[in-house]
Amino acid sequence: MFSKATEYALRATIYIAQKSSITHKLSLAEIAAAIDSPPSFTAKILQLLTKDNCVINSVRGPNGGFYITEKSKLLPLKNILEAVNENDLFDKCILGLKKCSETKPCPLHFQYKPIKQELIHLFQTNTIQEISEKADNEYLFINNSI
Amino acid sequence: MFSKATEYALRATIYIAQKSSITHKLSLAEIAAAIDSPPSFTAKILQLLTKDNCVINSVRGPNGGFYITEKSKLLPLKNILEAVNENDLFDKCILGLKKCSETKPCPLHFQYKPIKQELIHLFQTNTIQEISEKADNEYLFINNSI
DNA sequence: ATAATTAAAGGTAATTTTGTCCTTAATTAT
DNA sequence: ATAATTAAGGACAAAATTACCTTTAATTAT
Ligand code: FES
Ligand code: FES
Repeated sequence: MFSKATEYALRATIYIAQKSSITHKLSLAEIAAAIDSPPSFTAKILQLLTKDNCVINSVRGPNGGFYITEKSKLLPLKNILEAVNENDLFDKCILGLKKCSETKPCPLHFQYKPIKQELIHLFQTNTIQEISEKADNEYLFINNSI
Repeated sequence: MFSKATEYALRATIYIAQKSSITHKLSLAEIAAAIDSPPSFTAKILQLLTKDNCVINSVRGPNGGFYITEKSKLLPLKNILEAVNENDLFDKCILGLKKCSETKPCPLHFQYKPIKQELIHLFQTNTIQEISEKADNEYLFINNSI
């Protein structure tokens, strides 16, 4: 479904939303450990999420790290996909045609369309905050711990 | 969603089901041209589909090529995914956890589950024949022609 | 039998994705 | 000021995917 980069981006953002605040920033090492991702690769992805502070924020130096603002927590998950450039999933044809279109549909288009709509809905309506709180309250998992 | 290999496999099989018969086999060149795919790569994928004649059949030599039996046309699209080893999509966690599980669900599991079920249903209930006839009758597209 | 045709099979190459490492810049604590 | 800490940024490396090419095997037509 998603690339590794996107999976790490989603898990990392959920973790940051669970654990960070402006006064308690999280280090790359902590985040990567918490979500079972390769630290160096995760660093690249966090950079994308930090770009223009569009999803998360960061500060360098001692006691620095990554955090998310209350305002950013209200963003839908879709913004995470946009930040890692995987937003186009929802425009793609399931059979790989260059354009998914109503006027030149593939043989699965009209059956796939409602499913795609539900996927879009899932990522557009759920905010980072909602999902991270749910994960917190219901003990849901964002790593492969035993 | 799918890999290129899977996209080509689906489009190729639909085309073969539309145009071939035991008396009229299709060459690799014709198939690749018809579905806008790289011929050499497509050859590898057709080999997978031909393995054990599980989805399509082939014969070498003059007037040889690829075709599909009436019996194989009754197989669901899911068999194509299995042939190219992309069947595991439907077991995967949307956040990339090693296992998608009810007992250790990720924060999106219960919202993603019904969508995944619809995807599975789509590929399990539609047969190759149904989709290829639909494509034929309704002039649906399996290439990027203008 | 021979030549022509076509897929099978294997190796190789290009590209993309994933992952690592090292240096630099920013910030903080001393 | 200096040293320590942490992310940013760039170069590099490994792995997977995608794509190509050449040889071989099978089949058919002559
Ligand atoms: S054209 Fe294939 S999914 Fe829309
Ligand atoms: S555990 Fe993530 S989708 Fe099921």
